[in-house]
Amino acid sequence: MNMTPVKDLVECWEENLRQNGYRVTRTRRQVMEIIAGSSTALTPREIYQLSLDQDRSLGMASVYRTVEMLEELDLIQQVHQPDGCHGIWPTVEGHKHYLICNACGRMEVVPGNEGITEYITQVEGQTGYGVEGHWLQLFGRCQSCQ
Amino acid sequence: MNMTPVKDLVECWEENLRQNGYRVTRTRRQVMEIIAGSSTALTPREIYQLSLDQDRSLGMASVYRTVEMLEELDLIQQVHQPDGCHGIWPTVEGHKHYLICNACGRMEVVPGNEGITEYITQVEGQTGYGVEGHWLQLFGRCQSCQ
DNA sequence: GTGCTAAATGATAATGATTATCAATATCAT
DNA sequence: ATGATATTGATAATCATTATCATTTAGCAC
Repeated sequence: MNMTPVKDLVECWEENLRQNGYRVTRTRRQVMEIIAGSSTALTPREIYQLSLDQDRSLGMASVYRTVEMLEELDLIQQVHQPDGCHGIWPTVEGHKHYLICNACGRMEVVPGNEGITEYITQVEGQTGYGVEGHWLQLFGRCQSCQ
Repeated sequence: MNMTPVKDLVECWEENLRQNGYRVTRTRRQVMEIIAGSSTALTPREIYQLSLDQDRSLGMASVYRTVEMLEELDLIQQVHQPDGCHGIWPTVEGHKHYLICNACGRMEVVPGNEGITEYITQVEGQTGYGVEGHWLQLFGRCQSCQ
């Protein structure tokens, strides 16, 4: 596993914060690193728990505040799962779908395809709805959990 | 709009309760009628609020308990939405997808299709995951909200 | 229908998650 | 380095959900 992507992502987020008038603080960096470095969608509580292993632990309120800010900047988003709602995950460019391992929670992002687009057009014709967006999430088992 | 489907659904649920050793009480009937009669996915709080308009209002705890029971019997399920998670909706036979109006919250159920199945097979090949299930939810505007 | 017994109810307390408050601290432009 | 101000963390307040328990009710036996 290459660590560079995590560092790049955090630096990109920091730049985004500065451009939007937010200060880049130690607390925010810590939250961003934990989110960017995770292979599963985390809850605020999990982010807090993970911070306990580090030099300085975070305040619960700061975790919520930072998550809220990152969400407003569209740098992260909430992913819904059958059990715990509200897992936090970095936003990806373009429209993507989530693939989640039922056993270990690992999450992958997979691109959409034509079949889905056709299906949506078909639904629009049948129902009279104008479809503006969609969620597709796949649940299963990753290679190491099979 | 024909009212019969709601009545039928509630009777079917009552039968299901009896067969599973649960008593059919006034409280449970009230909760079931509210859920079955709604065109939007409700939260426990909304079910409670709606009961205030009736002869006898429900206890909040009973709403939670009844919802939990209906979920265990697989008669209802939780539908996740971008804002409020955990809307409650009757379970439908077979695998279906949800179509939700962003404006009024009205929900429809639409059948799946081949395109989705093909897409999933393709993802399995690309990622090595074994896909066991999926969620597809479409968001847009119903005819009357356009 | 009457009475019995266990299940179910509703009021309320307890817990857990999220948000608001505020004095102390840290960031960043100067 | 200094100062103005955004941010932090501790804590209190709020809201959602779950547990407790005395009272009530459904369903069964008669």
